[in-house]
Amino acid sequence: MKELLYLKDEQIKDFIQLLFYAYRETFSDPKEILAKNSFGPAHLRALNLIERNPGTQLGELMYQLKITKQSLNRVLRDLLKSKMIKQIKDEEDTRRKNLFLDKEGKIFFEKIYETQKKRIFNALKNSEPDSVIKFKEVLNKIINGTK
Amino acid sequence: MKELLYLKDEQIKDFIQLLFYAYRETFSDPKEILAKNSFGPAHLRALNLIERNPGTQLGELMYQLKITKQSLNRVLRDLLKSKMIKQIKDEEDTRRKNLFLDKEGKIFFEKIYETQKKRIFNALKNSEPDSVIKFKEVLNKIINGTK
DNA sequence: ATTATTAGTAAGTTATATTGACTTATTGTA
DNA sequence: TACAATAAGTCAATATAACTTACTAATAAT
Repeated sequence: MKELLYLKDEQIKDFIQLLFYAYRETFSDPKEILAKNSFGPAHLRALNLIERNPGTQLGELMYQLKITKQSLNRVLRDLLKSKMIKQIKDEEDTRRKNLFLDKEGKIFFEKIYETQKKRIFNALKNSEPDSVIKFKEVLNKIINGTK
Repeated sequence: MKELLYLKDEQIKDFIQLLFYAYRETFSDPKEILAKNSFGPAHLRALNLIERNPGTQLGELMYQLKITKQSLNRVLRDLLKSKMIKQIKDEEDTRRKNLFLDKEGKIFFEKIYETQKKRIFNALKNSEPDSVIKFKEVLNKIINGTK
């Protein structure tokens, strides 16, 4: 293993802490808006994923969120009841139900997103395009655990 | 506001998702080791902070973790009972109790850290020093919410 | 026709957090 | 010195979000 002197344990331990804070702050921003509808962080995580992947299905959400069907069901039931999301049967396999943001859900999500956007946008706006690309690369490498 | 064409909503929404995954994966790595001692993610967060800030106090942990004293107390009680951490009265203000990893705690933390280190190290090792520095800068900006 | 898959539900449990109301010890101050 | 403020700790009740186990129903694939 190469000696990467700038990559000491202290540095890496710092990154672990920074990741914790960055995640927590970003996902705390929409707390008040969510609370008005009696939603919590679990609802936010589901909404985020459905917005990013329109037409996704229950099984896919389970996999992405790493939670069980029973746990996810509570959240989806809440979101369906308040018309934030809608289910549309898949045409090719009618067992599957594709999930989309409903009209009201799109408006609601934009409100949520505005609070999160500020934080990320302000962090990135003074960075060069190159830094943003590299930041994304590193995040992806952390997630995928490339050896 | 300048038109930063590379900083579109789609890009920012991606970052929000990436932050979620990066945090979750990094903090999932030590799950099995923690479970052996009946510890959960809350214990890990406390251990991480105490290791990074030896001598920190209850009030400081409450502030950093954004949880209540009652909630933190359960976690600290568990960690004290199993000799992972120790409390030493502050000499200047004996109301305060400084928190440190105990001998066993240091060994335990190293085991935990090894699992987290792999992920971060592998993500950073192929990056240039400059990228690592910029990555850290962006994370700090996200946390501190610089306008 | 049988098996596998996808979605959904129910009951009971656990972990983590909350609020509110206290106690105890110590420090700082009027 | 008496009093208020601070730091730590506890007890009780509650809420949220997750879990396991065990089912049902509809549809698809073999």
